[in-house]
Amino acid sequence: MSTDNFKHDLFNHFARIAKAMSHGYRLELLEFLAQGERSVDALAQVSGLGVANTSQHLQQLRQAGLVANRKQGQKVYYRLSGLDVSALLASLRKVAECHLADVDRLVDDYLNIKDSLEPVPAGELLKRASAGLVTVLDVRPAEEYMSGHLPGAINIPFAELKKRLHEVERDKEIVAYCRGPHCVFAFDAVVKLREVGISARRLEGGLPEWKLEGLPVES
Amino acid sequence: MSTDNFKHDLFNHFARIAKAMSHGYRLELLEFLAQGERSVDALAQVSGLGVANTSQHLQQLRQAGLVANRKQGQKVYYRLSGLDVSALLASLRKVAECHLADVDRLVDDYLNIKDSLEPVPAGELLKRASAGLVTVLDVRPAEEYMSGHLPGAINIPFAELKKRLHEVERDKEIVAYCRGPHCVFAFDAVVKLREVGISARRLEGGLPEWKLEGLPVES
DNA sequence: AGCTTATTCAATTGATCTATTGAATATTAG
DNA sequence: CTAATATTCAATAGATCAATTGAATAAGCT
Repeated sequence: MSTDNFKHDLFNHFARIAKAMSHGYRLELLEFLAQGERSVDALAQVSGLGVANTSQHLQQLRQAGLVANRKQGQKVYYRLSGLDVSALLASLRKVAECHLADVDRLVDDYLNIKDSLEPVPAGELLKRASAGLVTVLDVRPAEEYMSGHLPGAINIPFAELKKRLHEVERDKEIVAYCRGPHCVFAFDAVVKLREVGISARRLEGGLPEWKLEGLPVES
Repeated sequence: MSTDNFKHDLFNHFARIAKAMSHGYRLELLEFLAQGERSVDALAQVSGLGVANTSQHLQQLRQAGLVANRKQGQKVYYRLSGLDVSALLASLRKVAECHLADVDRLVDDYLNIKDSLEPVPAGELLKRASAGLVTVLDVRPAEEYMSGHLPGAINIPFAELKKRLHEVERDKEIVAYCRGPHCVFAFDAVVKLREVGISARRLEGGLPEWKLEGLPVES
């Protein structure tokens, strides 16, 4: 039947997208790209695999329509092809959290402090930050900060936090954020700040989620 | 580094879910399950593959946490494990529509009448239906209707529409719906109704999308 | 208990996917 | 023009996945 063929084709196309996401490494690339544009070799470095391999994975993502690229000079920059891809990733994460007991356990084991670090919802942060009540702290690597960050956020990469503690105002509350809900930088930063007596919380989600809500981004 | 291992594990878990969805057949099963609970052999029949094969695919979906099952008597009934799974499917569809040109073409080729059949948004339908202004028509198979349908909807499976045309009121507008945005029953029903001079439109999306918006369902 | 139905398990074969390697292409710098 | 850098292409071997088949389990029926 022609209707059946149509359905079949359609589902195969959907499956192609899911297949592109069905590999841990490619998901890692996607999350990284959710931060902003990246060159192939930046992606290869950050994920620790060979360049050729990275390139091939990126091409699979591109064929599935999840990422797009542009060539500038000798470099090729990849990016997510739209906010809906971020939304899809978020959906996937949500399902994982709700229905894969293993993921819960993994996250809880690693971040057993989770519950004690009440996250600040995006909307609340926006209000309090524009009223000057909090310091917004971006703990991602400097390069990621450069390519886009929350309005008014200061950047101290997590690795440098210890020696640059003096840069933060001790009497304002600090709200830290990093890449996303499973990025551990923000958690660890909050723990570290509290250890030295600074009041700190973390942003619920991270930059991609912030963008998803349509909130403003500075660069 | 322990953080890297954590991330790696996490992404592998996410990938497991995507992998479960990376097969046209399994996606078809999922969409079918989005309508409600189904037994293994109902699923096997509707998708046209062997029972053993179906069972194995269902188990993959279950291991990924996308579906759950319960045994009643000698039958095993599978269902989606939550609304978030519907949301994930919707996300996937959306990405496909936005970024896979092939899908657009496929849908447009098949449903070249698409634009001329203005869909009715869910919210609007709810208002107009409760005011008694429209007849809501469910064109899915009777068994799917039985397991849940829009409030006040009448059921005439598409296959029987031709001979049961007399059952619909000719002077009220009809809004038809079926399984989802890519299910062709509603399109075809609207075309058929218009051919005989009955004013008809289709619901935007289908039953799963209706549920997703938290709107009421009758059974 | 024996028979039927519904589902799952186990094993096989062919197909597809992944990482690696080394070569090929394209762009910039000298 | 030549060398260097960034990316892609092509080919390979090992791993994983899918459809089929027939047997095994489990619940209800007579």
